[in-house]
Amino acid sequence: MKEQEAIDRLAALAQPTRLALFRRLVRRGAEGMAAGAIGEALGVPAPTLSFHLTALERAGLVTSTRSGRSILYAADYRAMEELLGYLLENCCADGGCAPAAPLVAPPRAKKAKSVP
Amino acid sequence: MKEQEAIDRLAALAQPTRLALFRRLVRRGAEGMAAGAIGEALGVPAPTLSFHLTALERAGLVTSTRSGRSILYAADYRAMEELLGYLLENCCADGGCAPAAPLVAPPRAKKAKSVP
DNA sequence: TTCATAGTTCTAGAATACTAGAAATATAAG
DNA sequence: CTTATATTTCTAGTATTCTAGAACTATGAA
Repeated sequence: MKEQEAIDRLAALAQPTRLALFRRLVRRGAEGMAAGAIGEALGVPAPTLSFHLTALERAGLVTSTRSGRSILYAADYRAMEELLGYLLENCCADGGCAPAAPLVAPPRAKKAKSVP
Repeated sequence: MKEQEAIDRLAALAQPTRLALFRRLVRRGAEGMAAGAIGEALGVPAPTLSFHLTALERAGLVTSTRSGRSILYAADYRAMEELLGYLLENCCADGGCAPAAPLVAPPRAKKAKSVP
């Protein structure tokens, strides 16, 4: 992972609205959630919401897919893992702690349940 | 961990100079590194360096201890673990992935070698 | 079509953060 | 005490980000 990419992701998460958005999506799992539903749940006006969702997407932390009139957003776990790995790279190169390989298991899809 | 604390830490890391600083200290381990040495290694002017080290310390990501004329800075792994845990809290509450308890082992001190 | 719904883009004002020179402070050495 | 070194605080100019109203676009229903 390149430094700029890591900074983009950290900056994306370093903002109250976006952090809440992301965590909400993390909880939701692979199914994702419509923009409107997120905005309603968090009490964020539509333009502000769109601004932040776009930021998260540009940073690669969430993905979006249109479903009818709605747009479903979902957290991208892979991106998160990459970021965590980058942050702890060469951790204690002096010999302290182990590299702790795959920090987090990726979400196992629940029996390939298609989301229309 | 409180939301504001997480945001402070993410914001602290979401900046090129500070991210480089932190990663350098992560590599250094518990020994830490004098401010001047870091600044020289990264080519950052002293006032700028101080500004960023202070930001990292306020965020709880690094600790500082004076040693003679120098001030030694060191990464705080505990803080990092807390942050990672917060980011993935309730990961896939729908039932996907496991909580992945202690994401990273804390750095084992190398035989209690005191750093004056 | 025409209407309603779901989201996005445009916009500009308010707030916050970054940089680095100059000056100040603490420690140590002579 | 005087000087040198290590780092911090003060400062101001520049740049970036956040917010939300108004206007716009896309999809689906009647």
